[in-house]
Amino acid sequence: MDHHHHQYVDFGLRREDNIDNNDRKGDENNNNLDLKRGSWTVEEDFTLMNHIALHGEGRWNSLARSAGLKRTGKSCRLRWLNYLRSDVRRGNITLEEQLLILQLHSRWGNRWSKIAQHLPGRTDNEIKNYWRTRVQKQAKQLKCDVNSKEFKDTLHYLWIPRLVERIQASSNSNNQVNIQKTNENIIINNNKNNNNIVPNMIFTQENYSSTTTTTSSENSIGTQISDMSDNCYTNYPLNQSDYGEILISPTGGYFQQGDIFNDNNHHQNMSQLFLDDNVCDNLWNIDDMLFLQQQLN
DNA sequence: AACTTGAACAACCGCGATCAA
DNA sequence: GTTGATCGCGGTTGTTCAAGT
Repeated sequence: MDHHHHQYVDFGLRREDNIDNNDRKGDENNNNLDLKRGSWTVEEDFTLMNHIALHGEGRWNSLARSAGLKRTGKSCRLRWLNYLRSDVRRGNITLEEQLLILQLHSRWGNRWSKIAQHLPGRTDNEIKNYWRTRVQKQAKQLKCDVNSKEFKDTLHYLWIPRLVERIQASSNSNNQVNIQKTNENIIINNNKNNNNIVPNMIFTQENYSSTTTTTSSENSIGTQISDMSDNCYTNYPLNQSDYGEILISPTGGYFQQGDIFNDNNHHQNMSQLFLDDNVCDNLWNIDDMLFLQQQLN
């Protein structure tokens, strides 16, 4: 992104000079008296937006100074990128977005910024928060580590298929999503007329194995996504009819690598989890729990 | 009606990478 | 090549607000 070589007024403020001379990271250091921290006020937001409208973004330290904001450049940058920018999309994370986050995270790990690039309007911070507050919470309730195979299996074999199913269900009820099923994949097309700006998704059978065998071929998904512009591949199966079978007896087909139900403790944990009302949030609704209960019994 | 508690979101911080003089 | 400034990422902490006690 090009930096704007605009003129800016030097107010002659001394505060950064001191720190900068003494400490290379001075501009990041905010223990100076003049600097404001914490939540941004409406006035500050206005000041920042107006200044950027007039002069562009970038060079945040001098921008902060010339705008008259008693904030670090870093703070201004963050406020702009994560909140004030017009194309920032906030609010409920849709099912499709949840699915994408889970998929991409399973492939890339905590590469929040990279993941965010594939969720238009979402910031890395928001995705990170989602992961911590929702996904990690689930792991906690399952009493297992988010990074454990146990939990990853839960994501892959229960959570994600259920998300897919809910997306399908919502498509049936309100026609917002059009799902085509073929032998090899499921294609979800979002209706562009609504507000849903989540990219389309194509689930292919072929790439499934490549993800579960860990190490990311970053290329494959990365280029696929960019090449397809509006589409992206994920690596998840497929035919809805498989899900039931998988959930009951996940030993065949795509799931050679893991069987979460082999572990009795885990089975119990899962059963308890889905009977627990607390788990009934955005991720799991009542129907989900009934469904999963059936599979578990 | 005061408190805790916790979920959700916002902001901060350190540090390595990159830029530019 | 060196050095200071800036950017961007990911981990972490802080803030807010609503629900529970």
